[in-house]
Amino acid sequence: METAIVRVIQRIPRGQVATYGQVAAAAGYPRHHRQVAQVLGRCGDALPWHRVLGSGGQIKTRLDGGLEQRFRLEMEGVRFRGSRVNMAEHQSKLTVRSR
DNA sequence: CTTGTGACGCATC
DNA sequence: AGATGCGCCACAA
Repeated sequence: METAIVRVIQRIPRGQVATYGQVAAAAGYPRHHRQVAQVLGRCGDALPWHRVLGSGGQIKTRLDGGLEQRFRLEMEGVRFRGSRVNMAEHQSKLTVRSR
């Protein structure tokens, strides 16, 4: 399961973002948004963690890289609207494909 | 089995 | 916008 979630995150195209709920659903586990958070915390260092946002496109990462995530996204072309991301523009529609 | 934890989500205050 | 409470699910101890 952790693997499935990881794969989904790795599938997020550059310049696009996905929410925890979407990642979990795309991985095949709706309502497991929290596991996504745990996974990121465990091996986020090996993933494009900056593509994962909270609901509405908010940066929930309030640890140490909160600002860094913002910079990274902007660097990829993601446009922000205040403290949020233009979901409608970069919302990556993940597909529930097992593999 | 029980408890605590986790980069959450939503409703409510 | 921020804090709080409840719900949700998996995993580690």
